[in-house]
Amino acid sequence: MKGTHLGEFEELVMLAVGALHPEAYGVAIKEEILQQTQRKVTLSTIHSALHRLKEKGLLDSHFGEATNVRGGKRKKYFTITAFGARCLREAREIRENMYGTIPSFILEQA
Amino acid sequence: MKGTHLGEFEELVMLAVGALHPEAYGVAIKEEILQQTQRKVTLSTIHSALHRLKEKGLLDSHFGEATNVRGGKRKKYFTITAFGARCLREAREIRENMYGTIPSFILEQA
DNA sequence: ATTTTTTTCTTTATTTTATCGACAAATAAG
DNA sequence: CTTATTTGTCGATAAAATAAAGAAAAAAAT
Repeated sequence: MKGTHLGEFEELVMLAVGALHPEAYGVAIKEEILQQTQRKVTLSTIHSALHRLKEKGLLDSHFGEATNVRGGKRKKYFTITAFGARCLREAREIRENMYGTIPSFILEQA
Repeated sequence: MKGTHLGEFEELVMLAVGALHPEAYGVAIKEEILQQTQRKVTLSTIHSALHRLKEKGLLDSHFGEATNVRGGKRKKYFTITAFGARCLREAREIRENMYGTIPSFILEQA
């Protein structure tokens, strides 16, 4: 791990984790992303991103208790760390800043 | 056409191209990204992204005339296509939407 | 109690992005 | 004509994105 910049999909996962707080786990994140972006990604896609983000220190995780629904395996919940929040804010600000410098007639092409 | 979603760096390049319009070429884009993000990437990094973006139909390019400065090799200028603009707008909107659904105390962690 | 089904997480592999280093082309300066 | 300078292209490697298959756990069915 060298670059501290979030990938496109990584950011999406971070956002879903934030939106679902404090109940963010694999399946729920997948649904959230589907709802918000219409993208149907597989669970393993989500999980590998979650794993990377945790290694980078942007996310934290802890296991929950097993629920009593069929197949109620214990869930792994994820939360955004302080460092993760900082990274998100920064990425957003820099980008929004750049959006601001683009002449509007360019962005508003058909 | 497979993934129609911009990578993290690809979006940055798109933004730089938009900001520099209509004088966006390799070296200028590199400088712009450095200025805006403090990231020092190499020219070839920029160029390979530009190449991908053109293949995807998000950018267009044309060669300019040689200038009369030392080493004034002809520049390859890039512009955002209508499709590219649409992709940018969409990516931005979806993401900003998600930012909006995150409880503020999470994003505002130290 | 054993098997089946459901839900979830893990491991392995493949494709796409990100990134760099070295090289080639063009041209003004000397 | 030779050199310094600006810009682009090629080829290689690392990291991220994604899919496919596997393994674990727990309730339900048998």
